[in-house]
Amino acid sequence: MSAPAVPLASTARRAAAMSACPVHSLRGKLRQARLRPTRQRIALGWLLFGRGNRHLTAEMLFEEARAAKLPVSLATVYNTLHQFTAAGLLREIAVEGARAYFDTNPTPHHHFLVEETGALLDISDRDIALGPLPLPPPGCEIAGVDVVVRVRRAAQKGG
Amino acid sequence: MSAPAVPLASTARRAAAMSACPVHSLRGKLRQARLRPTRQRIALGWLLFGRGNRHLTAEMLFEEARAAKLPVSLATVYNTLHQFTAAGLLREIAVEGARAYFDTNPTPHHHFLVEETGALLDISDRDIALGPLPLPPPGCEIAGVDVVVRVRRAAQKGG
DNA sequence: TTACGTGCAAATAATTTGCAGTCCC
DNA sequence: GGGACTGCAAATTATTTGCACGTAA
Repeated sequence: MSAPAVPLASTARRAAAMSACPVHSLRGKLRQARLRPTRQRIALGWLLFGRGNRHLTAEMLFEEARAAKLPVSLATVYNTLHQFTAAGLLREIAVEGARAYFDTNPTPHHHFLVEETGALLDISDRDIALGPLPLPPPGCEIAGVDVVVRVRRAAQKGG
Repeated sequence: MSAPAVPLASTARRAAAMSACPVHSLRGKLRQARLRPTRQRIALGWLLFGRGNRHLTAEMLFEEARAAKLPVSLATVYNTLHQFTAAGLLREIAVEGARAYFDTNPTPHHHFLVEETGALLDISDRDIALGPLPLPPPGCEIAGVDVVVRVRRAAQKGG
């Protein structure tokens, strides 16, 4: 219950305010995903979606939250990441090593993996072209394609 | 060309016998890889390479060894898999989940991942065509490309 | 108010490591 | 014989779970 000063225009005015406020648009995003916009989800969502596309592990996000003095536990970070992923707000990416990365860009695209650092970089969907996909095994349908291009620091010539 | 029946040719004859013996050819393979052909490596190599191309986790291989009454510890299985991988005899594949798969086919090729079972299936290198690879990030060179086509049991129509 | 979320710590799962004894060359 | 290899169990790392309490609707 809110008590706007101008009853008739309040809805429109509030909508305008909301679209300008990242926290409010985040609330809408969570609503759409049928996730209750709790304090922790908003805090983590802010970190995740507030700074462009990112690739984070649970631990990285936990550290950011800690640095930002946001009181969330590591377990909640894991839970929230998986809830967001199930809701389509994030994409989970498995690369070498035991760590799972979460990508704030859930649309289909692929990645560079820098072997030395473990960093992930987006490859725009337009920058890689798959030919026709092979026939899936009998009784199966294709659910998705993940391409990871492993790169390493080039041996600089002339050095 | 090796079928002399004269005593002098005993070395050649033994070589012929060796090439027919999987254990001996395995020893050669290990030699080439600069790995001492110990009992455990030969036992695990036999399981790995004796039955065509396979995709195994450390635990699967450990179970096979146990079933075959081959005395190896799980730690040795892990060590051996990584040594074989470093030597180029195996390829390590990271898919969703925390488990690492090891592929007895180290040549470049890609995989289907059956989501329900976690099984991996080879895609022949010829059955998938990548377009031109994107430009790697500055200062990096491309080390390899992994493609995982996720498939799931198709919803059977008409049923 | 009430069910859904959260925090904590313990549980689980996969993998690695340290070190004493074993085995290949 | 010497150094590489192995086995065991404990350590690490990544992640999940159970349960009492807090909070949004």
